[in-house]
Amino acid sequence: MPELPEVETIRRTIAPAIVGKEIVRVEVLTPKMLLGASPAEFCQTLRGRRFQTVERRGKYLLFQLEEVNQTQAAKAAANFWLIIHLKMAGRLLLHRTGDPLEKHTHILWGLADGTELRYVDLRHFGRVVLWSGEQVPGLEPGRPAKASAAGEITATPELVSGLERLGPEPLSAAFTLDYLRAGLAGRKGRVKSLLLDQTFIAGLGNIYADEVLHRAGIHPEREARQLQLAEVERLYAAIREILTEAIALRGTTFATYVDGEGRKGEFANRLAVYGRDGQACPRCGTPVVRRRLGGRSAHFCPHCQR
DNA sequence: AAGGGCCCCTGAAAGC
DNA sequence: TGCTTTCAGGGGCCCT
Repeated sequence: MPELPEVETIRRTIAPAIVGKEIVRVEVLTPKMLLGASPAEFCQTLRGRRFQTVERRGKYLLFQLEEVNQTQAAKAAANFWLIIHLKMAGRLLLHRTGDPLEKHTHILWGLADGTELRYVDLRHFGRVVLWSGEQVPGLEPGRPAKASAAGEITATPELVSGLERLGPEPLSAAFTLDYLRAGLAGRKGRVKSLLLDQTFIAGLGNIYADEVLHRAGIHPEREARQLQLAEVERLYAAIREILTEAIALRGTTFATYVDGEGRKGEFANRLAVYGRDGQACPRCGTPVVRRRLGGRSAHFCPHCQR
C-alpha cells in the first residue's frame, strides 16, 4: 500500500542511483503492466535514453528521460516520461544485473553501470506508462494541468487521466487551510471518503487517512460539511504533520512495502489505529474499532474521535 | 454529488 | 491435515 510517504521514500532512494545513467537494456516480462506502448515500442524507446529526473505527484512516480548525445533539435522533438503507479503492492528495487529474479518481477531496466531497476508487483495492479510530451500532465502541485500534445505514442487514458485530475500536494504551498475548508464545505459525503479522493488531495490512502483522522480527533463517518472550523484546523495540521513524520521515518511497512534499497519503513511503530483493531488507543486506552466504510476498512477510536 | 458494487490479482488466513 | 473459501486493498468505472 504505497501512499505518499512510501512513494516519496522510493523516489528518494531510487533517484540518486539512476539519475544520469543510461538505459542499455529493457525487458518486459509482463506486457499487461504496460499502457500506451507495446513491449517492443517501450524497449526501443527507452534504450539509449538516460534518466534525467525522478519526481513524485501524489502516488505517481514520474521519470523524465533524455536522449544520450542528443542535439538540441532532437531534444525538443522527443521528450519522454515514464509514469508509474504502484497501486497496492508495486515495488521498485535496485539490483545488480544478474541477481536472481524475484517472483512477480515484471519489468527490468538495465543501466550502463551494471545496475538494474526492477518493477516487482505481487498483485499485478500497478501500471507503467510511456508518455511523450513536452510536459507531463498534472505536474504542478497546485492545480491539475491539461494534457500536453502527445507524440506518436499515446498513453492509454486510465493512468494519465488520474494524474491529470489530481488535487493539490498536501505538503505544498498550494494546499492551504482555506482550500481544505472550502472543499469540505457543502460536501455531504463522509470526511474519510473525501480524504481518500485523489482529486481533492493527492497522496492519502487508507492508512494515513485513518491516522490523520485519529490525530485530529474526528470520526471517519462525520459528514464533511458539518466539521467546525476548529476541527478543520486540526485536520489540516494532522495531514501535514502525519505525512511529514511518515516521510522522515521512511514510510510504513504493513505488508509488502520496501523502498528502493529493500528497507522497510519505520512509521508502522507509530500507527495509532490502522491495523490495531481491538488494541488500546494510545491516547485514551479505549479499544480501537474497525468498521467497513465505503468498501474499505476504517480504524478509529470511538472515544477520541467524535 | 455520492454511494455501492465490481474488477483487476495473489497469498495469507480462516473455515470446513 | 488438507482442501476450499474469504479477504485485503488503489482506483477506475459503471449504475443508481
